[in-house]
Order: sequence, then C-alpha cells, then structure tokens
Amino acid sequence: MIISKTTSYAIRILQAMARNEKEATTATILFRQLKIKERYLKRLMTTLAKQGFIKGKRGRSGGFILARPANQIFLSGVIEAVEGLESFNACILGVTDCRLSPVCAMHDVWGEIRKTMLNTSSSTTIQDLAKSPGNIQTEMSNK
Amino acid sequence: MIISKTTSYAIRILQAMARNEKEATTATILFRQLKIKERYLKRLMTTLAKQGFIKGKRGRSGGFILARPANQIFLSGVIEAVEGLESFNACILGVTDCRLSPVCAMHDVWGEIRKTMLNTSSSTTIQDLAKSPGNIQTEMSNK
DNA sequence: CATAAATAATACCTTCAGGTATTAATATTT
DNA sequence: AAATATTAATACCTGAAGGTATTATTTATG
Repeated sequence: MIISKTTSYAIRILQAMARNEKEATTATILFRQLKIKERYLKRLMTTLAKQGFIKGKRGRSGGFILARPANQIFLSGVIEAVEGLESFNACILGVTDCRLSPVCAMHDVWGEIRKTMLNTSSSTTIQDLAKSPGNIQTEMSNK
Repeated sequence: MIISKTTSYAIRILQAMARNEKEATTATILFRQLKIKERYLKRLMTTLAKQGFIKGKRGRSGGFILARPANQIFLSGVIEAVEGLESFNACILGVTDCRLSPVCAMHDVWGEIRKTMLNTSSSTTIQDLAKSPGNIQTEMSNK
C-alpha cells in the first residue's frame, strides 16, 4: 500500500469525526461506524489525542472531539504523525536522500509521482474528505 | 515506501544485468556492484529465475543472464511478480476493489496518483533504466 | 459513596517482510 | 575422479506493524 493500514485508519476516523465536527463521539460509536477492530481503534484514538488531532474526555459522558477545525487538518500532517514522511522523501530505489542525488536511475521516472503525492496530501484536508459523498465501512483488504 | 524493498532490489538487479545484456554474470559479481546482502540477493535471484526474468546456469562457470530482452521487461511485470499488483489496485483507504466502488472518499483524490503509477510502471522497461546515467550502489535506508 | 461508562497506559501476542544458514545439485577444471 | 565454483532449495531467525488483553484513571449519576 501507499500509506500504512494504520494511517488509513487514522484518516477514516478523523473523516468520520469531521462529519459532525461540533459534537463529541465515543470510540464505541466510531467502531460501529467504521468496523475497525475495536481495541485497535481505541488505542489509535489515544495516539491521535497525544498527537493533538483530537481531545479525549474521560468519564461516564466522555468521548473524543476534534482538537482543531477539520479544515486545518491536512492529510500530510496525519501521515507524518502516524507513520512519518520518510517514505515520501525516500528514493524509490533506496538511494538515501534522493533529493540530493540525481544519480538514481528512477529519479525522473518517479519524481512526478512523489510530487503529486506530496501536493495532494498537503493540500487536502480532513474536511475535504468529510464533504465527499461516500462513507467507508468496509473492512481492510490486506496488502 | 511506494514499492517494497525486495521489489526495488529486483529492479536494481535487472537494471544492472541489462547494462551488459548479452553477457552472463554471477550473484557474487552483482553483490559487489549493488551492495545488497549477498545471501538475500542470491535467494532473490532464484525467485527472479523462477518468475522467468532471468536464466540460471549451475556449475563452475555458471551464472545468470536475462531470459528476455531488457526492453521487454516492464516495471509493472517485475512489481507484479515480486509483490503483486494488489497494492496498486487497492483503495488507499481500504475499500475492497476501489475501481468498482466510487463510494471511497479518497477515490478521486488519489485516482490520479494511481493512474500515474500504473502508466509509468507499465510503460517503463528495464532497458529504459539501464540507459539512464546513474548507478545505484547505496545501501537502502529503511522505511 | 458505589456503580457505570468512558479514556489512558502498558504489556503482550501474531504475522510477515526481510534476512541468514545449511545443504543439495550441477558443471568445469585439473 | 576429486576439487571447486556456481545456482537451487529449504528451513530457520529477527524486527516491526498490526492486533489483543489487562488494568488504571477519570467523571457522571442514582
């Protein structure tokens, strides 16, 4: 996959939360919506809270809510927080720091792709996704 | 990474072999050129032979040689043989068979990227890479 | 205050890509 | 025929991502 499974989970979670941005939700509700393994989802929520994307509130009427407006959460930020951006900068054939070394035979070939990915992920926000029509309730297919 | 480490190894190996397409080479020679862990490289050579990209000849003056002309080996074929194309077809957010379901919120967003990747990899041959100036002798940076 | 319902933290388990080791088979040279 | 240099096959090891289990903490409410 282009992004890791966990990262795509994170994006789906934030997207779902952005659909009613002002109201808090719980991990259990999200689990029912997204069909992500409940325990894993809960742990990921904690990670997203630590990273400052959402705020958690404990206790009986607790839950999670977006920590900042959905239109200020860029996909690139989520990717960076969850899996790091190294995979975007890394040369497709493994030349360390591809940007500096035009010796890589695939440099030109894949340059466009990387550029597109960076442009897209750093100009698309969670709100953009939330506004899009579809919902995502399907379980992951591996790989 | 966009493609797996093993796949990029495979591409680098075929690229190196294509540089003098007519002559056979050995795993040891390739190891010295490419700095890929020798044992892993040897095992990968066997895989590439099984998949029909190269031919192996045992014995004292044995070695490997391309099984078909470098300009008939497309990157998409190598990727497919080594890691499968599922990762290319798979939806970035995990909707099974994204091509059929326009419900995925990122369908449009990432459609261009996938198209570019498929176009590039299925129109670029190992020969194209072999003709390009640089050589790749750097060890992989992880991730 | 006790209970219930939620998040937080932490430790452990599982799977698989990447990597290592060993042995077998084959061909050439002496 | 023996030694040597190569590929082929197979089984095992390792680390990290993905997933599970358990316990602690916080808060609302009867």
